Amino acid sequence: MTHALIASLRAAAGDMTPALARVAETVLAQPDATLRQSITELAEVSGSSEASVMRFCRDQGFSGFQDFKLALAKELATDERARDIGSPSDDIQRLVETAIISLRETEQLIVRKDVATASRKLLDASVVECFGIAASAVTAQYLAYKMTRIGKFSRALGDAHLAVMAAGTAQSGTVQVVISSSGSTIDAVRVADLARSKGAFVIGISNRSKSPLIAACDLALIASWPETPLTGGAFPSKISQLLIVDALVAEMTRQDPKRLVELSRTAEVVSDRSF
Amino acid sequence: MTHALIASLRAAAGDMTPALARVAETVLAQPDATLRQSITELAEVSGSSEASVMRFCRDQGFSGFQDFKLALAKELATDERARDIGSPSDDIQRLVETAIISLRETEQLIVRKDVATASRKLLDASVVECFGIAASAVTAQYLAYKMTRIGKFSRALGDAHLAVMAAGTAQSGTVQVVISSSGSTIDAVRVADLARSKGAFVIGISNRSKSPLIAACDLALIASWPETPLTGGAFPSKISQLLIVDALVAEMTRQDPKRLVELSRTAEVVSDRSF
DNA sequence: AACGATATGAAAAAAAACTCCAAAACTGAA
DNA sequence: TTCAGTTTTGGAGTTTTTTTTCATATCGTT
Repeated sequence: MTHALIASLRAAAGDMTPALARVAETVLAQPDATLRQSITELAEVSGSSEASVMRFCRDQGFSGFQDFKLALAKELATDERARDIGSPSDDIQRLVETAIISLRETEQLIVRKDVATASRKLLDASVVECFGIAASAVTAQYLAYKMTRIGKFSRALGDAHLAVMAAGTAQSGTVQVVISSSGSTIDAVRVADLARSKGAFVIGISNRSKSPLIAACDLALIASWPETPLTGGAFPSKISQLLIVDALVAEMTRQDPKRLVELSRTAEVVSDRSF
Repeated sequence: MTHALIASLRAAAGDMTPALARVAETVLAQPDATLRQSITELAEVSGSSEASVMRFCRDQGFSGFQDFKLALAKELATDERARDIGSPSDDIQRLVETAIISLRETEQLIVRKDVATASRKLLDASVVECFGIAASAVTAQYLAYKMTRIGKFSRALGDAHLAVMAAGTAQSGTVQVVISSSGSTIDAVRVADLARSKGAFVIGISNRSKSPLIAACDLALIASWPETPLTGGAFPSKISQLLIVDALVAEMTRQDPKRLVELSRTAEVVSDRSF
């Protein structure tokens, strides 16, 4: 919560403008070196300008470069333990270790207040639609399933056309959850825009904080963007999304404890389908 | 080590010259306030001069005021950290920690040889069917998606009746993957039995090693069964299943590296669906 | 009191941080 | 394609902060 600087930086880096992205990469590559640099030096090393570094700091929510460096110093001071662990001897171990880092980062990225707000909206919704395509369809399905388990009807839409149609009929009581790892999937943004224009409350779940999807949402929940972006990062980013889903569901049962009763009731209903 | 700076400062404060001692006292009284002050402000507040503050920093072994502030920030951060650890962790933190344990356990449970065998079978299969119901449907869908990504066609069946029908038409080249967390779901076992009787190779994924499903399979892959069985355990056991799926897919690309080419090709195909 | 050594702060100099603005790059529409 | 409007960007200037310099004050010793 307090020490989410590096993680949120990585989540934001992807959708920054070129100059800002260069600054972000430079900082991420050598965070400790940044501490010893002046704004002029960092501008030079990253191939941008002082003004861009300044903008970078502001965008991250700091009052200026000084403020940013102070926060970074704090982060690095506590971060020393996270660096040692991990002797990745085989593929699966490596997968597990990156997944763990990603989960921890996501835990820090999750804004508790936003989870509470989102949960409230979901509980109060007359209709809940979950949309995700490709890999994100899995997350959407998981959310819909979990909500059904606590007696809150919702459906997952894995088809872009269906989702667009559904979004088109959204009303003010509708909550539309849109999931996209990159946050740049055209269909996802379209669904978000459309649902919002119809008066629905739109919750975005993504691994990128600065993305078209997030810009189009009423509320955004960000999962960690793992260091290894290609194949190796798919699993960590996926389970980080699922963590957010579970956080939402946990919060919903906390806000409305009688949902736990629903949970055991749904368990009863399916018990005759087991040995 | 933890309080190196503050401690040595307090120790040194006694026999400093008056002006420097005032600076030291001011810093010790409000270390966190110092972080937000400029050298001029600190000089003013401590009733000394900028030059004295400068000398103070140098005497402590720092190159200047900035350097001192950075070190102080780190020190205070570790303090905050220590306080955080003592405080009761919230729901999300607890979720993450149990998930981590579960992932590590699953990594231990995964029999590498079985993963290799299963991957071989999947690669050689003429048809791959993935079946999972309720929460396990998510895992099935994830597996089907990932296999499609590496150019190996497979489909997920989330409907028990459809799955039974599909299993009934299985042949010797068919690989049937059946997922059930408890391993006791009637429909899952039925699908496994039926597919096997038709000559299919049946791979079971479950969180229970001694279960009807596992007994009915040719090969079993076991994910960890977390201690907390109710709500708290659902998330860990789910992502442990996904870990197994990713382990399978990683092994498949290892055995058949040209699959990686397929991966980037599928990425290209969908790239025009992004901004 | 005179001397030398140390301590101190005012002010100048240097550096760093921050702001502003016009040029460049990019966007989408005609 | 051109063109208008927007966004992005870095240069140049301004302000603030840090650092150095140096003259003066202070103190202990003889």
